[in-house]
Amino acid sequence: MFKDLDPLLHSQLRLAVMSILISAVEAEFVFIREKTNSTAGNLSVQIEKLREAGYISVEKSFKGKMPRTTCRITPEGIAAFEKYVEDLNSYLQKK
Amino acid sequence: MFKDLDPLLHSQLRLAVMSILISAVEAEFVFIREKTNSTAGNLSVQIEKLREAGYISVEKSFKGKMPRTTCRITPEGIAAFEKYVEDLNSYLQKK
DNA sequence: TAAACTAGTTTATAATATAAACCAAATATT
DNA sequence: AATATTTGGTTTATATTATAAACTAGTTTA
Repeated sequence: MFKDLDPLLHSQLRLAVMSILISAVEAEFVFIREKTNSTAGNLSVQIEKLREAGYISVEKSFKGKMPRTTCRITPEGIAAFEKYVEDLNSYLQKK
Repeated sequence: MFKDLDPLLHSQLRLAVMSILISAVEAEFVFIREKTNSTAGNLSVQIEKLREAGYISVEKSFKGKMPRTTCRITPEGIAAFEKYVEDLNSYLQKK
């Protein structure tokens, strides 16, 4: 009846990150922080969790002299997100 | 962009409880425990949280000699659930 | 009458989310 | 040119949350 929800995605901030990345080719750390209105510390931790899980890839480079962290969703990330959305539907049947 | 999700509903077990109650007039503790496949302890705690928040009402009675706990969703519970589902949609836009 | 079961609650622990504190380098200020 | 501030993060400490284990109170069964 109720599908188990991927605990990695059932988190407001991580879900927001995935939501951004699923509709963008890539996104920078600062952009994601602004869009999600999160603190850098929290975002850093959650991005690392998504990366560890293989849901996103993270690339570090420089924009001029300033550091830049770029995130991309992986095929596994896309699959996990789509499964999460589907599983969620088992909970959302309206009256 | 991303709406804040009601933390009381953004929990797998509590969301499942609300999902059951939104489509039933009432439901007994044991029924909910079976449907959600949860332990009694966990369910007891989560039901109390929903009750405290005013999202459900809880009535204790007897079925013969055995105790029975019956739950119902309240109008505030219905409103909160519907808002949660709507807010969730800000995260679920597909590619 | 003792063992096992029912229907829960309370409490201890594990997991999680979050922000505060920190770091290194770049840029702006006096 | 020194120093203050800002940028772009990471690490770590704390608060919150979820969850199951342990317990309670009573009932049914052997």
